[in-house]
Amino acid sequence: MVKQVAERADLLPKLAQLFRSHGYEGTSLAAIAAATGLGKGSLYHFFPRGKPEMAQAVLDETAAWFARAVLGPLRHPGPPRVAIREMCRALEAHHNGGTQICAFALFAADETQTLFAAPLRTHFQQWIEALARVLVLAGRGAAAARTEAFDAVACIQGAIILARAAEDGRVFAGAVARLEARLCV
Amino acid sequence: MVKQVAERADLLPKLAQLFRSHGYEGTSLAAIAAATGLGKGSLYHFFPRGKPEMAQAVLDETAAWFARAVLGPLRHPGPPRVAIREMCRALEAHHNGGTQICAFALFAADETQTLFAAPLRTHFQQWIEALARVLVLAGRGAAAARTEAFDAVACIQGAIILARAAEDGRVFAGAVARLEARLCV
DNA sequence: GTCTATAAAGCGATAGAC
DNA sequence: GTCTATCGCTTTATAGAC
Repeated sequence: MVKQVAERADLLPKLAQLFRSHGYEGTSLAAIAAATGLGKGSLYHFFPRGKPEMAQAVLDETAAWFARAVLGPLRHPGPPRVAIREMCRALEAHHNGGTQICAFALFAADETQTLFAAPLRTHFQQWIEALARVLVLAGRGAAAARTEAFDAVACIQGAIILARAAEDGRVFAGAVARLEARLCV
Repeated sequence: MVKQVAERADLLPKLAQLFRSHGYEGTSLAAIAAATGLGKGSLYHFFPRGKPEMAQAVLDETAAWFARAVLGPLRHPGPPRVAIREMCRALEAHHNGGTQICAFALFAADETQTLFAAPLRTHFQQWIEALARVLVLAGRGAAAARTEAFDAVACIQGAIILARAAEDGRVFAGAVARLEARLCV
């Protein structure tokens, strides 16, 4: 067997894929070892506190990507429709055409929420607030912008659930397209 | 210790509560035994095929309740706004003010989906179709009714995720109220 | 119908060689 | 930095007494 030298950052995509597919409880260290090609000892070298630290690292990485790909455009001065379009394109990419939920939503869905309460709250709060600000720029009143932003984020999260239940990613694409049209009015 | 004589039906509420809180993988037989007060042997008496059968029974029970409380009103001839109101009240009750997701949505979110693909697909498909028919009665065109029904169900599912992430059930109540107003136009 | 005891496998985590 | 081996515990599931 070839001895591989890995970096912590290299492991994150595979960790994210596992946690997003099987959830926190459903992802075992054996599965992580198999997917990464590393032994458990190596995994504990990179993540001394074990599975909770691995999941936290996935959330951190996802949050960093999200700040770059979604929050950045939403906060950048410019036409609202451009910001909204960038958000929608980033979401389509991140959710693989509606087949894959994101770790934040999956962890929020069950009691895993209690383990990562603070980052979960922050993630969705920042998203809704940033989108609401864009909607204000697009002409909405403050209160209407807040509720419309909430409903938009909710609709995205729910569309992933529905696309997965239907085993048909096209319904997610349709939902994103309608959302983009609705927000850009 | 008192020897209790249980019925399978008595176990379902507690099973549902456990699966809805911890997910399929996160719910252990030990936790089920503790919550029901039964030994593992008794559990296998009621569910000879073990945990998968328990989860299936929860889905069956939930589907039966849903047919009664949501699909029934939606399919019953009568004013659309009444059907929609009954749906919304039933959802508020079932989701405990947005604090608890339903088993169908939770199982669809991760790879548990592969174990229960057929009932998950059927559940959301029936819901969307029944709601779309009501929206047609309320005056929408067929295509618009279909997409509006999809978005409504998605918004509900997503609102539960967001309410759990925010640890604030009021945002779910608000989402349901807006949904009801939107659908009743 | 319920229980206890237990099997066999898997779990997260650790130790220590290289 | 990676590995193998292993610990202690939990898991699902079964056996068999009552």
